[in-house]
Amino acid sequence: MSKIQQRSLYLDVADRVRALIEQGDLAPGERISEKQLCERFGVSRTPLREALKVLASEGLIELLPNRGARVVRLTLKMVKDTYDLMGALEGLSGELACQNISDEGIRAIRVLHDEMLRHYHERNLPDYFRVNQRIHEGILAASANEVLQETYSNLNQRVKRVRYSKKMTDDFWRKAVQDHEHMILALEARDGRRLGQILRDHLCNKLEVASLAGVVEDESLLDVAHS
Amino acid sequence: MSKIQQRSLYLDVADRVRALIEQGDLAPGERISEKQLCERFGVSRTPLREALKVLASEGLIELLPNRGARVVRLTLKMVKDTYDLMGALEGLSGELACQNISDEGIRAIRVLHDEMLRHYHERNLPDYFRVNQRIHEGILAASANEVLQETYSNLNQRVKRVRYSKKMTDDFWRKAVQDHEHMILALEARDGRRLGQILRDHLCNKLEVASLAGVVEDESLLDVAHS
DNA sequence: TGGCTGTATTTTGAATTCATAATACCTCTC
DNA sequence: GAGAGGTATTATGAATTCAAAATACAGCCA
Repeated sequence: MSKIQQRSLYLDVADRVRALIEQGDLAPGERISEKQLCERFGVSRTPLREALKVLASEGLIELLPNRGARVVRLTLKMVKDTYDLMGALEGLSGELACQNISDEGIRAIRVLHDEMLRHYHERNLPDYFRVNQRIHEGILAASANEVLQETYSNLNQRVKRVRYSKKMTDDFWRKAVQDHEHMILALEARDGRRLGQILRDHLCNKLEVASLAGVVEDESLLDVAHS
Repeated sequence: MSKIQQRSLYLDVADRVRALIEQGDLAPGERISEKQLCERFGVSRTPLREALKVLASEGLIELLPNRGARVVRLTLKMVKDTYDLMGALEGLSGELACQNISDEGIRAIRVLHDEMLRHYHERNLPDYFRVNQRIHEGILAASANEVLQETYSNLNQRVKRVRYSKKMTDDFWRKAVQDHEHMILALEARDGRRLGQILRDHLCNKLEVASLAGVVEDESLLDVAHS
């Protein structure tokens, strides 16, 4: 028995373009040729163009009337602004999680937390990042607010390609872990206000922004952008 | 000399459909016929369908594969979740506004605040609402965070058609004004943390949700929704 | 009469075609 | 040889066409 419900073509195309952007196969500022992508995906221009419209409304690309599309170049300010926003959303997710999460849910987060600590003590950065991310995702899921999750996911998508720059000073790392210690305690106490506060201020965001100074070239994107 | 740069057709169509939804000309749950809208707008299906894709990604309509589109029916939970989110965003806007707003900006908000107070004392609800909204917009603008503004605007668009239900008990109203008194003081003191906290908890949100019990029919939308 | 099956119609999904704006290139002039 | 102007080419915007799925409807049978 095969799958009955077929996803629309434009959704698949949108996913594939998103992946290309995320992986850097389509560089920031790069002009997107419709024909080229059509041939690459083996679809006609109609679904491709529909996909581009969606991606534009998601903020991943920008459409220039009569001149096609190009991948959005992230400015440092855009990334900073987006992180501020994501911080606020994480804060909310913490508050809501404390209201809605089950006791088992808390225990599951605690398990992840302890695992993360082990990776920290072993100075295993990749695994630390991975588990760290799962903790934040877990809290987000526990918020039981789908609009929040969807919004967060969209914002995250926008900055994914510059995230996880892997630079982490000992000092920052120590403070991040300390934040997490306070977080798990607040969660276990179901102190939403406190967890929210911690998450909003969680220096991951600020840290990442700081470390981006080298990754994103501030306003240098304007050299291509004067449309 | 006429306008040179012409907006894309699909953008105009999207705006017009948004307006139809907001005004209630397209009812929640109502099936959207492509042909009908094409004739109404005098465009072909291509730009209309592109517009529908965008509106779907904005959360205003939903696309059912091979069965067209329909206006999203808001559940009470969706509205509640959205308001929670908007509260968090307003909180952030307050924090940022305190960092970025100019002294003139603060004075401008103070003027609006005093005007709002007058409307309150005269029990002029429509003008109160109007000025109230301008205050919140002013703070949002002062945040100088475009991603935030854009995100807020999208969420607001989703719930616009059920907002401003005009029901306001004296008690709620008094508390709302009281919140605003604290807000303007926090702003003038540039106390971002406090202003953020007030805005997050500002009972407008909770109030509106409460008053919605009659406007949005809780889960009754499911009668159409089992796709 | 009520329900089911098969056909006709309508509607959506996607490709193609046509029109127009932008770009590239070539020539002509200075 | 450099730059301006004009034509050819290419790419995009939008309409149309074709294909496939869903819906409506009619006839059939119990």
